[in-house]
Amino acid sequence: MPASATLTISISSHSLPELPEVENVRRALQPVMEGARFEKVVAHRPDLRVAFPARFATRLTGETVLRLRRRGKYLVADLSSHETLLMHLGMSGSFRIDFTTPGSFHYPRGAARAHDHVVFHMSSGAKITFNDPRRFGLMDLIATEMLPEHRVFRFLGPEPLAAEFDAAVLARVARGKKTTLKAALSDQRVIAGLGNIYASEALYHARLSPLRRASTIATRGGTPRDTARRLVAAIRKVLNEAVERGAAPEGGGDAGADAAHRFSVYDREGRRCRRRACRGVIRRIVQTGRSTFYCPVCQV
DNA sequence: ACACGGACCTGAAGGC
DNA sequence: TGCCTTCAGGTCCGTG
Repeated sequence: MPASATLTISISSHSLPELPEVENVRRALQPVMEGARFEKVVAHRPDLRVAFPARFATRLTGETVLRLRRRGKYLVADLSSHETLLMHLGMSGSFRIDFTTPGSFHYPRGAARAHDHVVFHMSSGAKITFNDPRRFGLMDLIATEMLPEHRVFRFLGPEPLAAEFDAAVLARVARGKKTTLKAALSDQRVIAGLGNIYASEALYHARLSPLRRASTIATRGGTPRDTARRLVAAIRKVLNEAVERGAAPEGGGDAGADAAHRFSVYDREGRRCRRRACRGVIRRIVQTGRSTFYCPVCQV
């Protein structure tokens, strides 16, 4: 194919970017970023939620991505310069990858679109474009060794898909919390990566009411309660299934399958609870300014 | 770091 | 048809 031919792949989820969506973005970017060098960086609009750091493009150019990781909802690219590129998708962030033939002297073309804020031209031949209409996203550069102390990571809760995350860990972070279970689950300081959607979903699968005080799942006499175990299993289940669903090849023409089909409770107000023999109807309430969906019959 | 509510931002959706 | 309002939510920040 001609050197200017390009193939565009959009990496955007149909739901908001919580842990599973960010993980799938990471998996898509990993092959074209890891081991590749930034040949050219263009920041069209550096006023995202947090303004870009000084000399952003210059500091990136020429550096190699050693590793592309994820922590909570953050993408973390460790660079050969001992700096780390931190990326957050906010609510509406997405990436596009334009490929061209390896060794081409031309950058992939791929037309610019509204709300394209950052473009990475990688030595892998990929042109990676960050698009974010709402501009709640973030890009930052931090000295790698300072990362754990960075304001973003310093108080970030445990990784829910890590092996170490168990009922004891959950009980510990929930201990003494006077707030509701729903508010606690979507608090990044309690657990990293759960957002409004998967917090509702996890509580449904754990059969726990979003209105419960968070501290009620904590330990009693040093033994994690059954509720903590159930909640850990439910969190793992909803996150893992969403990661797998997102990794599945799209197509079939139903890419826009609505939330009512993908979720158990989220955006299903007024519809029947899916649990067998449960006659409940999904209810929507507002907690800390955000929608919560739950079954008032089987979540107690 | 104790908890909550408002602000930020834009596109989609609903009302009249 | 078209204009206007409302809603969505991740995170930060100010306030109680």
